[in-house]
Amino acid sequence: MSELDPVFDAVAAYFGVLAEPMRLKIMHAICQQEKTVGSIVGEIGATQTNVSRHLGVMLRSGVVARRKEGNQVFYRVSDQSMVELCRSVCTRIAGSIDEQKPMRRELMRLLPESRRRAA
Amino acid sequence: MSELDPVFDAVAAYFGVLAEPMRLKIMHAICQQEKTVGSIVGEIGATQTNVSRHLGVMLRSGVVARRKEGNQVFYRVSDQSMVELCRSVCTRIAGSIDEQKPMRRELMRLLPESRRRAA
DNA sequence: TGACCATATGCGCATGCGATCATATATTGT
DNA sequence: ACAATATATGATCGCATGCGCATATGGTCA
Repeated sequence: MSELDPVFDAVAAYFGVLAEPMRLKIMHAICQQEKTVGSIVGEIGATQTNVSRHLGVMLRSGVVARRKEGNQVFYRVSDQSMVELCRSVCTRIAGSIDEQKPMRRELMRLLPESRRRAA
Repeated sequence: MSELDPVFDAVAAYFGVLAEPMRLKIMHAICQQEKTVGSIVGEIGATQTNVSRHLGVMLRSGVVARRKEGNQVFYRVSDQSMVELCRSVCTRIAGSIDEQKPMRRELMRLLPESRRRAA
């Protein structure tokens, strides 16, 4: 209806990149320094296929950038504001978890059981 | 693996609330003043069922709050930091769209004061 | 060349989620 | 009591997406 719709779509897509635990893990792994796919895989304990797929999503949405060096590919965060966004939310939510505030429980309700990980 | 996993899950769920265009529309509709479900429906041109469902999601994740008054239910944003998040992202994303097409006045509601200008 | 490594991708499966219809529930007014 | 209005919810459909297996692609080295 509105001509604002493309904006909402774009913003939703932007948040959608951050709406996956695995992608947040990857962000966490490379937000300080660039790393190869293999080292990311080793660090977060996921399959190479899955990490590569998520990196592809993040690459196409402009969140990360690639650099090939011989056999390997280094990924780094290219959108620093994305990291700031994560940091502020992580800080707030991690604090909520420590205080066992209701917000965390409600948020967990939104996360399907199959995608939760043991505490 | 890590004890940070629950945090990533919670943060992903948090971003997931914002990762839907329809929910952003609703946020946009009520971020300044509380509104009834019916008026939200009329404003964004969606079905009553759909708006009610999304409001339910936002309610359970603590983003909005309800207030019943007679026959109707007023919803308002209860997590102001969520609005701030939207604004900061809208600033970046709408800004890039802005380079081609001037921003519309209605978008200002979700945009920070600093970016506002006459339509 | 061929063997070996690192990364990407086609395929299929399972699941999550948004949208819709019909209906339920709650409240108001006659 | 009944009808009308406002909101919520169960059932369902279709689509998108995360995941893993197997394999392709591209690079290095003997």
